[in-house]
Amino acid sequence: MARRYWLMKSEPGTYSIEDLEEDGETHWDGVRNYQARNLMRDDMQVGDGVLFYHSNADPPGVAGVAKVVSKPYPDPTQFDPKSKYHDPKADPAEPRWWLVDIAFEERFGNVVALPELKDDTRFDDMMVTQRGSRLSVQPVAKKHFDAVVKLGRKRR
DNA sequence: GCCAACGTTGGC
DNA sequence: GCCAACGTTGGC
Repeated sequence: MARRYWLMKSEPGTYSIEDLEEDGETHWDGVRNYQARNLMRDDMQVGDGVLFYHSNADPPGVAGVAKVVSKPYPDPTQFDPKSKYHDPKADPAEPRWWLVDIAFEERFGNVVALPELKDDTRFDDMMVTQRGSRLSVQPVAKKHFDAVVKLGRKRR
């Protein structure tokens, strides 16, 4: 199976690319959206590329690159009453929420800002540039992944 | 199964 | 802080 590419959103105030750089890797817990869950659970594989996106940031945009380093497994926070991600309806026999681990790969010298992506016609058909695109885990085409990485590495 | 009410996301 | 877009919940 060929390598796939993803974009994963995080608010830098909660967890930033700097945090990931420091930690080396992290559990992508707390996803509570079924579409995002399905993508992680059903379609992610070890080695996949991840654009790490800062949402609710100034400016919002892709801050760096990570990669998937685990198979999907049940998000333990759903069963933890003390967690803010606790889901009282989650059943350990049939977990509702899944996650993967991701590892730091690189931090861009400059964030590839959302307005830049919107201004560049190459990204017209990228999910994150669409109006009202709230999904926190999105599939990304290889051409978009490669072009964003190129922009992120470019010195400006 | 419809849909109004409500909650959340996230750009601006 | 506003609010449009969207997802979820729950009454019926």
